[in-house]
Amino acid sequence: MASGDGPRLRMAPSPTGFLQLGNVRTFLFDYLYARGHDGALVLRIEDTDAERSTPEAEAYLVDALHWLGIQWDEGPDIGGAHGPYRQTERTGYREVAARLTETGHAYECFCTREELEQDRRQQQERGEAPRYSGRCYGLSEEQRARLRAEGREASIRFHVPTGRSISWNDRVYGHTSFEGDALGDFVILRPNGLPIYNFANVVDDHEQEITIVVRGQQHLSNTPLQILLYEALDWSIPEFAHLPDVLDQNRQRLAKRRGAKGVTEYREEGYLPEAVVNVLALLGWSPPGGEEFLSLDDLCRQFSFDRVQRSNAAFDPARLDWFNGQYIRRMPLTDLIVAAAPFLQRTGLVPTGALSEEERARLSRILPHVRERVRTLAEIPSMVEFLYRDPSGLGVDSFQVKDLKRRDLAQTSEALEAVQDAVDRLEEWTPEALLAAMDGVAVRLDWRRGELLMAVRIAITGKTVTPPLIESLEVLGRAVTMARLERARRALAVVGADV
RNA sequence: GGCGCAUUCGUCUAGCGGCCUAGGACACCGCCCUCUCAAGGCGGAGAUCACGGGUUCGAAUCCCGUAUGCGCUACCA
Repeated sequence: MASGDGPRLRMAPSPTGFLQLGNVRTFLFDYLYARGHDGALVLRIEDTDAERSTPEAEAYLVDALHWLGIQWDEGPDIGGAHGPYRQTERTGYREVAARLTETGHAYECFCTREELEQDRRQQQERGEAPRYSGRCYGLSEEQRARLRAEGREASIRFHVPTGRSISWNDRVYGHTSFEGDALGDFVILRPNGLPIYNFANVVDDHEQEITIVVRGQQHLSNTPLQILLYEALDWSIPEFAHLPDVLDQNRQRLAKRRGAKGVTEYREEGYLPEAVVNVLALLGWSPPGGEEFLSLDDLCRQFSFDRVQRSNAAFDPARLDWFNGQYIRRMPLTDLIVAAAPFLQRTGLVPTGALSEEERARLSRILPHVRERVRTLAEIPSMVEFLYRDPSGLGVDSFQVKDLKRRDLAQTSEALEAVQDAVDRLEEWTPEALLAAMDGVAVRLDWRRGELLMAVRIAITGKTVTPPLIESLEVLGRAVTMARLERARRALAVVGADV
């Protein structure tokens, strides 16, 4: 996608080892716009929080984003012409701040935290808006020297010009403006030389030639500060696209501490990236044509910021479930086999490593029946378990189910024996032959087909919910079927004895 | 407190002055199909478009106010 004069967007996560859906949506929109407009996408790691920033956390991010299908043109993992791609590796904030000081846009501030805190309290008591008093603005050279001599350290504070309003045309929210007077001078550089977020962000975005800044709406009120910085530095101002929040079902912002799941958890639980992407894209955005199923390519073609909703949206897990089921049903069988394999291996049904030809063949016969009945890949193992294991704990109680309430143990045992007989004589092991045999037994014993199949279902699988029984038997094979029928009959013969 | 943003069925949304007695999807309920469970088909319930004023022949759509929710108001990001 890389190109010369297209838009440049960036994803700027902090590597916390967790990636929640709200951030994913932001990055998705970044990706969609860049892709759809022949632009470039940059991954920039905001790793200033050294505590939580680890190489593992960064690898996690890269992995999670790739899983979703989001690719970028420049980043810490692949390099690029606008590095560095980790905030901690960038130097030069100090120089930029010095430039602002020289041009009179910023000044040294010697106030201590205690002083600032006290100012704030007093302002609040007086019912005023808490903002910097301006105490250090306009300090003379001598005053500064004296404060330094006292051992005080200076942070650099940006001076907000009075009496003007700052406005911009937000790609999502439209014309937006703030009164500068309400802002108050803000710190851009700590005494230790490390930049404050708003400042670092402006420098980074400028250095990386970002042309559209996409971020959460909590940054709406940071925007005027940043615009002021761009202006003072005489840098071109990027466009801004602010996104509404993604809420949980309690209408709270998605947060890990409130139990929100990270993307990789969805992967673990058997959700497909296509479904996650589809659902997230539809959360706060809708296509002009109203389609509901959209691939990443479709989304790239159709996405635009002017169709992004301006109000917050609650993420509905049930909707993801539905979409995921749809995608499981639509994906090519060979892909489904590959996607299901890790789940089958994790539950010990299938050996790890590459699937054998035999395994592949077996799955391609049963999965068409299973895919109609699951919503996540994680539900597949229990649906096919009968192919790999004899039912455990089969006993008389196993047959005490609603669908067999008209039948006692003797009848059930008799029916199973009849089925055993009929099925044993089958020349061909086909669905047609199996069904005919079952129906023959049912008629002879005066059982309804449903009743008989339920008895056999329990005998063979130990469960009351399975893929269609006839097809299941077909895949299971004659030998195992016969063995399990015999086994079930013995379990019924000896009262109270479990197999 | 100040500033900013938002407000259509439980949820996600369509709607950009008349086509709206507000459409779709998920969830929910019922029926059909059916060897279980699903899937699928059909149908139902569900929003006086937050509220109050305007503007207009006509407003969910434009304007003002109120309420509610959310965000920011840090030497956090």
